[in-house]
Amino acid sequence: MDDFHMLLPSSSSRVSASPNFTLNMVANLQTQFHSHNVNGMKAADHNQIQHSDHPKSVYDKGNSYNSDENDHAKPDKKGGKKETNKKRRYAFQTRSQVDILDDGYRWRKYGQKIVKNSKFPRSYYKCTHKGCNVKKQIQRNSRNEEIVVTTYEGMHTHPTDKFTDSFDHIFAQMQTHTTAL
DNA sequence: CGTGTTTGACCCGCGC
DNA sequence: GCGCGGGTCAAACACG
Repeated sequence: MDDFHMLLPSSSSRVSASPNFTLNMVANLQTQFHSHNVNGMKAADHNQIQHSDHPKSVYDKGNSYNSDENDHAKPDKKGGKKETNKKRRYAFQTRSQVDILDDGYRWRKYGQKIVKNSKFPRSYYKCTHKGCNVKKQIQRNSRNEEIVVTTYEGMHTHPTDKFTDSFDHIFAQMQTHTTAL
């Protein structure tokens, strides 16, 4: 799997206190991870951190999720309008009371499904910005109702219409936290 | 009236 | 091939 999971430090994941800040962090994390080159992290526990085996980063290409990097592009047949290519996804586990977290972007919900090993439904969101095909899934962990798993797919090609936080000190805190896990 | 949500149907990959 | 599970579509609906 190309996902990695991360348990945010509880001090910064009190999204009830500052929801904008926490998810802005998530929004910036992809580029931050690329620039910091934290490919050496090993998944000590599958509940905590997982990351791709492919060290090369394809998520800095900027545009909508390309998939021809190391996945052969499926020839699009006329029946399927959506490409079913494998894309990089980034899952974050946050401790929150609410599912809907404002990360500064505008999301339109386009689906909700009951997944098999969870008693909570999974919600599917798309970024409403024109030409931005970023999606995210929000699912609450059934074993821990406090844990909300947010899975991002793709990268935003546009800035947030809201304020941009300074992210580095939180990221540094998060790095130490995750490498310690 | 524009924008976002709800929700059942549809699609598709995968395992049997 | 078929059924299941998961992802998406889209029409209806809600709300400012």
